[in-house]
Amino acid sequence: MAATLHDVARVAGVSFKTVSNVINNHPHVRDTTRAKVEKAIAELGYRPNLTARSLRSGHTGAITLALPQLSLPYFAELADAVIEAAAKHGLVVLVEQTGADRKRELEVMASPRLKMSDGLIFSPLALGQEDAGLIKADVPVVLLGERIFGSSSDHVTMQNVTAARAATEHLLDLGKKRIAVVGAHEGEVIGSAGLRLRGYKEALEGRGIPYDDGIVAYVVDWHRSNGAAAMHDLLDRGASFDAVFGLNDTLAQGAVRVLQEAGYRVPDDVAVIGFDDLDETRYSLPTLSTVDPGRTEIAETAIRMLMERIKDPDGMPPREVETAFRVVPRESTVGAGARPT
Amino acid sequence: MAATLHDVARVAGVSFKTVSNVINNHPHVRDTTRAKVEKAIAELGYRPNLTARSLRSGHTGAITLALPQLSLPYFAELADAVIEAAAKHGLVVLVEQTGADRKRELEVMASPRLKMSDGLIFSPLALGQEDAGLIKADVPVVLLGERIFGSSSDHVTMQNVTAARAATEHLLDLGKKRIAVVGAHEGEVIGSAGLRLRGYKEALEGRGIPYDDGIVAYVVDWHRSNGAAAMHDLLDRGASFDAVFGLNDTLAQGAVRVLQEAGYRVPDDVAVIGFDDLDETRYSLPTLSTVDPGRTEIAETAIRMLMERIKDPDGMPPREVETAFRVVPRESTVGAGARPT
DNA sequence: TTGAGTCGATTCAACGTTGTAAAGTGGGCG
DNA sequence: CGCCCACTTTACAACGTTGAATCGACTCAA
Repeated sequence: MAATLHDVARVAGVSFKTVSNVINNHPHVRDTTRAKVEKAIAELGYRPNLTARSLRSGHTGAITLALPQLSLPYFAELADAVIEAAAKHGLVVLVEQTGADRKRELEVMASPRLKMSDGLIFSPLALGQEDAGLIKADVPVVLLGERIFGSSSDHVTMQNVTAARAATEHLLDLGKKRIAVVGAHEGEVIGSAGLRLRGYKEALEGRGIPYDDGIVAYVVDWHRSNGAAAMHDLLDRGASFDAVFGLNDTLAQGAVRVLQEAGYRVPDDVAVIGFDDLDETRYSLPTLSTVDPGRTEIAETAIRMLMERIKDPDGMPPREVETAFRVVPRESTVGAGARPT
Repeated sequence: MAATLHDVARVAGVSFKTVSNVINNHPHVRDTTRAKVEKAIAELGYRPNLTARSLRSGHTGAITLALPQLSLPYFAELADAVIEAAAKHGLVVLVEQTGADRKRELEVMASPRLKMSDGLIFSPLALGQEDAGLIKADVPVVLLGERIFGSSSDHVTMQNVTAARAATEHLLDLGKKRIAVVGAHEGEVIGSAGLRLRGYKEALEGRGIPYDDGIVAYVVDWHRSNGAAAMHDLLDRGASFDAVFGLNDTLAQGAVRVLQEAGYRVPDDVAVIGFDDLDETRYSLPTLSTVDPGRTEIAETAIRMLMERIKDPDGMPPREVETAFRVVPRESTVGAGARPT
């Protein structure tokens, strides 16, 4: 149906290669010829066939973004940032959901579909450090997140430890002494939970405050309901604390809800800070203090690294980039007088 | 670099077409030959080149999903549903963000990139009824949403009027008499705001309650901050009401926040219902009553219609489907005793 | 024994594009 | 006046795959 170079050529009365030259604005085309061809293109509504172009050129102009699930706000905002960053470079984004399922995460890298794109930005949630050797695909990969370090791929990650330390110090600076943690993962060392907990411990240590496992609540998943359950758990066992560090915003929001239900005022009785700077934290009641982990920078860095890798796959050893973070104080720690951020 | 049919053929000692036959499990291949070929495939780690296959076959196995922005929770959840529905049929999804910008919405349909996919699922937010004639692309289109009716494309939409009427009736059934509306759009007739407001009016009419524009708050955008501002506005002008219909969940959440700040108890003083059944409505304080507009059904129907259209573009006249909805009563209308839904 | 028919494998062309090489135009200069 | 070179256009091959057509060998029935 669609017009091809040949159709345009026939109408313009030139060879199809001349039409191709016009489209790729090849230098040596006479103006009159160019005009003729352009007229024919307009007349037929010709569109280049990108599939054919891809076959010929060996690249597609698309990248794949694999993440657990878009209905998790963190990943939705990450995808937003990645798509915008990609669009700036004329790249289009194919989104795959893994559902945080180990099998599907491995499939994403193995699937021939991946070759419909030039590279993969991969945010795993089921794979862990022991799988570092499995991070490999037919196309260049940029790894996101904090589950796997030292793979043979480029890697963009936030400064979990330092940022968590800063979040904790923010609470300490407000005079809080007993800071509960919501969302730790049993026995985890790396991974968001493990690293952020380490940052928390470092902050305490820096101020000479002993670590108390009695005010650390463990969860399995990082949904709001888990944050709520964890806070219920803390309250039920009579833990005493004057602040809460939610290891992500969703957990923190669940915790805030339970605190409010239980009659505590946030931040006067208990200050709460989260982590991720989700859009919605700006609108909750109270607005939630949090850490902006540099999402835009993560997306832009990942795209830039991926493009470099696509151009020159083995041009350099695997790189590891940490993005800048920023503590965002809002009402849940500094109260209603805070200037909105 | 990557192995091709020819490479496999050379290793297996057969013609490249035989390899192709094995891969497409063509009936007439001797078992011993098949085995030889499969061994060679495994040995070389051969992966079919999908780009070449697409060029030859004329279809790509991908579809495009164009929506305003993934950081808006409604669209993130819609994208999640569409990607899952597509995956069930082996389709992969390319996500384009339009930023609700008229120019970009038109570009999506005109872009040659669109041909990297077999069809488009399009959820416009800037285009309106007057643009119905512009809904046209090089590939089949399924339109989502309530901004444009009667275009020449298939269309999946929720039952805005009926569902909004049901939401309003839910409030009326609880004995509420003065139901404020948050999020109306000035002068809008179709579009989510216009249709839902119509449903609201129909519900009032059905019960013989006069419509009072004094308790209808108009907004420009549907963000949480607009819901908050609208509620401030209502309170400031001394409007009296015992319930609120937020025309979507985000607005409703903003309104709830302001009501709580102002000292009203939800639902005892003011009951609030939203619209969309966002995941997060299950976790807010109080949990938010809402309307589930049938998101999964929307996604699955859109995929099914698109696949039918791809197979047979002109096989039938444009279709219009409305999905089933469901009022979801939660704490913000029926109180804490409510069974969670 | 031969012709028809089936099975198994191969050859060839085509999808629509771009890179390479070559061919066809001029014009300027010796 | 002819030759060289720069400019412009063209012919051809190739990217990796699949469908159509073909071909050889073998089986089975007449």
